[in-house]
Amino acid sequence: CYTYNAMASILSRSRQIDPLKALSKDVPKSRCSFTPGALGFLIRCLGSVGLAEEANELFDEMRLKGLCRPDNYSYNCLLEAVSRSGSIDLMEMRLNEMRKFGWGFDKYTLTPVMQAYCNARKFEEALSVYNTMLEMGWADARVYSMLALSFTKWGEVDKAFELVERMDKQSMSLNEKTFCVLIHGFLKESRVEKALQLFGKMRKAGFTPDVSLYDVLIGGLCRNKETDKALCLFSEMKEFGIQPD
RNA sequence: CCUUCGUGAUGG
Repeated sequence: CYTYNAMASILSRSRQIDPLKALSKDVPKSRCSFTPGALGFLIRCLGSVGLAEEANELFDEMRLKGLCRPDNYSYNCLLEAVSRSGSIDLMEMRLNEMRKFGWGFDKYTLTPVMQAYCNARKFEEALSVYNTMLEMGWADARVYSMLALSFTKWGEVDKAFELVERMDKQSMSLNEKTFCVLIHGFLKESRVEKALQLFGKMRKAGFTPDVSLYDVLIGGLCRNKETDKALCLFSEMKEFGIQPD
């Protein structure tokens, strides 16, 4: 039955949705049993291409037919698939079900849940998940980044920045991509000062900013008529040997 | 013990 997973893995990586759908219908009929790990893996293949509905059906069918006894990992995989599809109600149902079966939550359970609340702009719920993650000591760099990105999307640049400072205190650091996305986001909200501060942190962390960042920062400064600072950045950019475009 | 495919985020 690992044959199914080998196929599913390839199909999902090459985004062959229809064959994957067919495969997911086929698996329960085959009557071969899956370890909780193997089911989780398969569910994850489905989830990664957005087949949350079939992931859901497959999960139940496998359990009802006695072909798999899902465990905490299988549930986490299912929840990840469901949260990514954005159906909050279903996600909450599954969370309750999971608890009912005696499986505890961990950071892999809650991170996608928080993400789903963020995407649905369910502010209260997202924060409440965040707080429990804090209490449990599960709030790591990814969780902070995720929230900071959402705050930025909501126009709450100050709160996002606060989170970044909180990370500093705990000596967690953003990666290059996150810095980049956050700075772009700050500028989209025309918060040039905060963007510059973040830019400073980025360089302190040892990253070399790329052209697009200079481009967008200089643009922002010009719009603010802070041409002196803009020119300053421009010459700095050339010192780094980056070609202006 | 011949059971274990094992996980999460992001812009132009």
